[in-house]
Order: sequence, then C-alpha cells, then structure tokens
Amino acid sequence: MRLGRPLQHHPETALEAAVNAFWRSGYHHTSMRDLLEAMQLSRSSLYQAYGNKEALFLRALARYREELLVSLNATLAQEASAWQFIERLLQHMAQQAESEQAALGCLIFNSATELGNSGSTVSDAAVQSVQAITQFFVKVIEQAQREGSISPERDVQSSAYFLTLSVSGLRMLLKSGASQRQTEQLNNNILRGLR
Amino acid sequence: MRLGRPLQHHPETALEAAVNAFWRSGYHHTSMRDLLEAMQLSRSSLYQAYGNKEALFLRALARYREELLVSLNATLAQEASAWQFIERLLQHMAQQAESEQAALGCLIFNSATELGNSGSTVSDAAVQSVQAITQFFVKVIEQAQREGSISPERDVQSSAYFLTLSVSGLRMLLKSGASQRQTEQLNNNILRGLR
DNA sequence: TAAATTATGGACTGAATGTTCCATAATCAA
DNA sequence: TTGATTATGGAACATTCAGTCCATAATTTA
Repeated sequence: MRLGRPLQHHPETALEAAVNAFWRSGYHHTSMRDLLEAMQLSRSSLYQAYGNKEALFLRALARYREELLVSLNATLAQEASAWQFIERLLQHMAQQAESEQAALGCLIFNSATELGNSGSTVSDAAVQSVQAITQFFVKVIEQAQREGSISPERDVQSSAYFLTLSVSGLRMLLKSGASQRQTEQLNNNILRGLR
Repeated sequence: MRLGRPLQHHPETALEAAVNAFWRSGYHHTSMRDLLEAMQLSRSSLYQAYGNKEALFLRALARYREELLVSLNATLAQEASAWQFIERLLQHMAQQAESEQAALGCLIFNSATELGNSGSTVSDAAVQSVQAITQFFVKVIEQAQREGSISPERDVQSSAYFLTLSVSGLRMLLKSGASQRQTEQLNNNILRGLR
C-alpha cells in the first residue's frame, strides 16, 4: 500500500477544474488564486501535486487535448461517413452559437493565439496540440477520399490544414458573438472549400 | 497658442509603440511597465495623456484598426479586380510565413480571442473591430460579384464572414509556425470556398 | 517680471502575483 | 507504540501590478 497521509482531493477532478479555469481566462490571466479556488485545494497541495503554474497548464492542456481527440474519434466512428462527420461537426458548432460554451472557444486555439510559437515550453505545447488536431483531420480527409466524397486530387495535408483553419476561425467568430444563422450559412463555404 | 509646458513626446509615435506592445503580448499580459518602456515616456505623462491602461488599449486598437482598413482599401483600389485583391491578400500572408510578423498574428483577432465578448469595454471594442473587418469584406465580395468572379447566388454576408474566418484561421496557423508551402496550398481551399 | 497653465520625474501606495517554508495532520510499516 | 512518509493549512516572501500624488520644470499670457 501507499505510504503517508492520503490525498484529500481527487487529482482528476481537480485537473478538470484547472482545465476550465485556463479555458475561461487563458494561461497568463488565470492566477494561482483562481486555480486554487477552482480546484478547491490548498496552496501546498497544488504545488505538491502539480509543481507550478506552468507544469499545471501543461497537464491541463494535455488532458483537454486527449479528451477532445477521444471524443472526436468516437463521434467519427459512429457517423455513417467522414463527410457526414464533418457536416455534423460544423452543424454542432453552429448550434452552440451565443451559448456560454461558444464564448469560451477552444482551449487549444486560444492557447496557440495567446502564446504563439515563442519557443517556450507552454507555447510548444500549444503548437503541438494544434498539430494533433490537424493530424486527426488528415485521417478524416483520407477516409472521405476513400469514400468518394472528396476528390482524390485534393492534397490531404492542405485540406486537413483548411479544416483546422476553419474550425479555429469559426471558434473566433462564435467567441465574437456570431449568430447561429450566420454560422450555419458560413458552413456551406467551408464545405465548398473542401470539395 | 497652447498654454503651459509643451509635450516632450510625440503622441502618435508613442501610440504606435503602444500598439506594438499590445500586439506582441496581448491586453492582459502587457504591463504598464512594458508600455512605459516601449512608449519612452514617464508614468505621469502616460496617465496624463491616455488615462489608464484600458483607455490606452482602446486607443491603440482603434488606431490599429483604422490603419489596417486604410491600407486594405488602398490595396483594393489599386488591384485590377476584387478577386485579384483576395488572391494577393492570401498570397501576401503566405509569404510572411515563418517571419516575426507572422508570429505576431493580427491584433484584432488576437484581442477577440483573448477577450471574447464578455461585455467589458475592451471586449466590445475587439468584437466591433472584427465586425469592421467583415464589413470591409462585404464590399469586396459585392465588387467581386459585380465583376463576375463570384456567383451572384452566393450570400454576401456569409462569404464576408467566411473571409474573416479564413484570415483569422490563417493567422492562427501562421502563429503556430505553418510553413509558406503549406499556407500557399491552403489558399486554394479558401478560394474554392468563396467561388 | 509675475501669474497661470500644462507636462514631467519619481517616490509612493495597496493589492495581487507566483512561490517557498514550516509546523502539523494523517496515514503505513515495524 | 514508534518512526517513516506523505499531505495539508497557513504564514511569509520578494516581485510585480495598475494607479496616485506632489514637487518641479517649462511654457504662454498679462
């Protein structure tokens, strides 16, 4: 068995709370005070369990990315086709318009925009997460080409990047208060860019 | 003539420096110390001339937006067609890949992503600036439709939003270190989404 | 020259920042 | 029960934060 006094908090639950805190306010503008309150644990426990703010952010971002990719893969698997997956994904984002969720945007794109690729550990992590999203879209595009809904002449990498760009741009517009109607019509342009 | 001791700084030059400071680090992460150093003036002078950090940011963002729109309008006017303007705009962004300029992104999209639309004065200004960009693209799309390069069946607002989304997404990818080759190929998807 | 007016330099404030430290609490192994 | 080990609460730290204040400098008007 494990030695010493047992944890009085659930590390996974606390990390989830940290994700939400960073999601709401970004890396720099989320203070340790915010994190302590959100995660419901004492200073010592936080530093003991996660090291420091930077390390906690890396853990939070990694968790967000992993959960997102698991969710995306699961949704892809249960859709009838890759093309339908893309349509549903865009439609789903449009339906979130003007909600609190939409106002948050995506932690990965938020972080990439905030941190750039300055070479710091945190900015590297953000860039790498954007790459992971694009890699997922590569799979989706390849499947769509096999299924005949995207021309085999289209460059896979470009189309995947275009999907990343589109989702990121959509998130920015939704953050700026774009309406559902506006977003839905927009999606036609995105789909046309893919075909 | 003006009464009292004359200014020892050029307000326009100082504001330009403030723009660059906010551009580099965002609203929250740019400190007054950063601004004082960038603008090369003393605390008193800064507060006397601009009020406080929030007011200074509003001025800086407004200046950035105005300069950007003047530049975009000038470029549009000297291109042979609206369609060619769009092509050149995207091409120009691709050529900036992997440069310091690309690493900065766009102050407006950076701010919109950082500040969301929380209802604060600064976030309102960011949202409004995104709208101003979209309004400019409305003009471009209408001109392109008159010139026959974009189908009159396309919804003007949607296409304008799509251009805003594309430029924003492109900026995010460039910030994440996307290469020139990747970006150039990407542009074909964007143009296809417009036609 | 004197009075009025505006700008500037720099000290100062209170609050917030991320982080460290230590005494104490709570568990397990012997 | 004792000793080892880990977790926790809270005080404390130096630094940075945005912003204020006041004495003084530099100018115009009278």
